[in-house]
Amino acid sequence: MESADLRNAGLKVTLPRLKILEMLETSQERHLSAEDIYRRLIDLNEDVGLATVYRVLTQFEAAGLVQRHNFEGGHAVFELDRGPHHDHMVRLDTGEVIEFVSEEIEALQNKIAEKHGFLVEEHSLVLYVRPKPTKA
Amino acid sequence: MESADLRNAGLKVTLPRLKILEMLETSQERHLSAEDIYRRLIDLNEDVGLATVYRVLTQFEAAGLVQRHNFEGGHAVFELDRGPHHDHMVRLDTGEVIEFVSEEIEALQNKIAEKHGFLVEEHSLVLYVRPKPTKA
DNA sequence: ATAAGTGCAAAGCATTTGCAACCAA
DNA sequence: TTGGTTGCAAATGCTTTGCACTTAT
Repeated sequence: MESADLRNAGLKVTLPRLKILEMLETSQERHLSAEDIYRRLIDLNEDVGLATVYRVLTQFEAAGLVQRHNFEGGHAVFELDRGPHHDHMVRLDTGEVIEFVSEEIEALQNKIAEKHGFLVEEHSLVLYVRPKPTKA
Repeated sequence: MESADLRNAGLKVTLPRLKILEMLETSQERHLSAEDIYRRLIDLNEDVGLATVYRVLTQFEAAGLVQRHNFEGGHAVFELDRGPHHDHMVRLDTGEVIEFVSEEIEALQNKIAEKHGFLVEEHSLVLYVRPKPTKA
């Protein structure tokens, strides 16, 4: 029951918010743009405004419910913040987003920052990849 | 003599292009936005248009003369593509950009991509950092 | 000469904001 | 009731484009 998540975040439980949360939870693709979400809701005859989608996503981000990513290509994408941290690979041929985890990279990042006298507050790591050609 | 770089890139040697290249080469900060460059040239009484700065930077990027980075905060920044690859740390308190190199992270990225059947075409790694608090 | 390059103003796109109507608490 | 929420339209901010003029070759 996702109403609890909203209440926890100090947000009133409203139709648009529930629908957007549900969309993020049930969608096949885990990474959706505001426009993606808006279009899908419209297609489902849910009467929301694009501005509301943006506002709600921003609130969700502030509440820690979703993460915002700025991959190449102009628009931001959002994903539900389920559990453990991970980074992303973006297929240059299809646009598909693949998640991965690397403790080693994580550790190295912290080591490097510390060497410079800093602490990593957050980071963004995106690999833009192409399928490995099959041996001829 | 930077005219050669321009000619090499198949670009006519024009005043705006020379000025922009020079700006990137001589500026203290190595990471400048289009607006930054535009403002500085205007202050130097160089009569360029902002649109030209954008066009030139895009051409420079295509020619491999500069790299474009999309750090958080709306606008892109550009830096001269001098030699070896490096990644970036952005200070959250001052906005300062610090460069660093990590062969290990580089290697791990490739290893991970390969494990998934991909090759890394390019990547973006940005650490958002704060000064490490001094021991009390 | 002539194709590329320029400045300006207008257009474009993703995202944000003002505001009157609306609704959860 | 009443302060948070919404949808719409208008505004924003960065970047791109159309076009007539200029310039490098």
